[in-house]
Amino acid sequence: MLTIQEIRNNPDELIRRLSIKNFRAEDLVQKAIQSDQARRDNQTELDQTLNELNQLSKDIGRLFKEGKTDEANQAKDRTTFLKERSKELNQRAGEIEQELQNILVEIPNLPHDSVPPGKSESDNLTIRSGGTQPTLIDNALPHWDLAKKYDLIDFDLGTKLTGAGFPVYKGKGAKLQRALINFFLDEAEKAGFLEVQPPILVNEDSGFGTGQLPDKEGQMYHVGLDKLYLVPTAEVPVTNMYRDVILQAKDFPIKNTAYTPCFRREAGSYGKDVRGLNRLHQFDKVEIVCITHPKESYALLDEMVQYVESLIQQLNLPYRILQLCGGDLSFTSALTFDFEVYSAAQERWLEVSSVSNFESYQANRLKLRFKEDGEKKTQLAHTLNGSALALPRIMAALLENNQTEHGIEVPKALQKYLAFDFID
RNA sequence: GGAGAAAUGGCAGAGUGGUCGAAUGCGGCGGUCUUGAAAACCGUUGACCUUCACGGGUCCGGGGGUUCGAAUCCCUCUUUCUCCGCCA
Repeated sequence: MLTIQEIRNNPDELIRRLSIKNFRAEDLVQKAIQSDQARRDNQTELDQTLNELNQLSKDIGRLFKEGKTDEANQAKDRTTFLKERSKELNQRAGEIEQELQNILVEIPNLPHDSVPPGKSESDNLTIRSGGTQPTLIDNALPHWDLAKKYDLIDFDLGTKLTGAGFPVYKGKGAKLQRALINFFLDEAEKAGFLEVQPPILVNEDSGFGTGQLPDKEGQMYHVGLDKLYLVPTAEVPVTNMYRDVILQAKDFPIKNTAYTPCFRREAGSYGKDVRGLNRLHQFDKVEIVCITHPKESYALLDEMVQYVESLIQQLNLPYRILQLCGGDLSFTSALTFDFEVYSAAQERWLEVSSVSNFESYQANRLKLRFKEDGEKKTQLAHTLNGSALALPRIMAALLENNQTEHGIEVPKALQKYLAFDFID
């Protein structure tokens, strides 16, 4: 969330920038400022009351010691009143703070200056593209048919075990998954990311820290008995490692990578969007998560974009990189680049990665701060993350684009992870 | 799952009702000394809210209570450790 200082400092500019996201912030901003003023007035009075109370308590102790019982008892009467008052003020403080918090979490992050206006994904800017779209054989098959033909993925079996969107990978299909995970992790390590293996169930605090809670609760699987959530992305546990942490500027940049299965309820999805591997409830993903100095975060975003691009290039897939327009930008992001690969048999682009700079928006919720070397004051860090990469759609494109009359060719980059270079 | 013990600053560890935001040691930072370093010595060293500032307030695992006053007493939750049970 935004800090109240950001809102207070220049509300008109803030409202203007949020309009790029097609968000009308006037009312919320006004409410936030009012609420903040009330909070501070209340706090001032509370502090004064407590100050008098503390002073009085010390005096009482001293008076009793000196044997001045009457004076002490007199002072006690005053404390009764002050205690009552401080209790009221304290309760009010809690209420106002909650109220302010509720307002702040409803205000999205400010878009970066470069973000183009726009309503939907059709207004996204194509930054660049690469790779070549393959010329497919006659009677080329979509990946779900290929998966069946070569017995790589059994969607029906997954439905039997769990439900739709939980496929069973078999034989070379399973091995291909494993190869992709290893490939992505090894590449990340080469690029300077530290590999971590986080839990894939998280508590409420973590869900709140990265913003899945409270608003997107319905998108996560919930283990009610233990109040835990299955992670929708490794971003959640990995970013939350730094919740309530104060870093040193010299530690930057922090670059982590993690492989986890991801679980998403995907309520409301339907049709061709969910066919085959296009949208699953459980899928594998390698995520990259970075934390850095506000001055460095956009350079790091570029580095992350280049890194993700290099992965797709090595897999030899046709791709394009989009800069999201204001209307398509997520609630928490300041700037996002989406990566899409071309799935040749489906003849459609599939999103395989989304790389974002959240600036200090997440960090404020997380209380993720840092200190400049030698400085006392803490500041909010910048957080960034991206998929590198999500497996299912990569798999879909690989299967479709590399199909031949006799089977499916395995891209060179993956061959060292596999005992085969051809699927037939 | 059963029984017991514990949770204090970056770490270790005192503190059992007022003088405690908290002894002491280590670590960190600054200085003296030194050609330089080490040692020694001196000083300094948590976070948050509020204020232009002075200052004020909050925080001793979380929450609640007793009291004029709580790190200290009570309740509760969480976590950790030890023993037993179970177990990849």
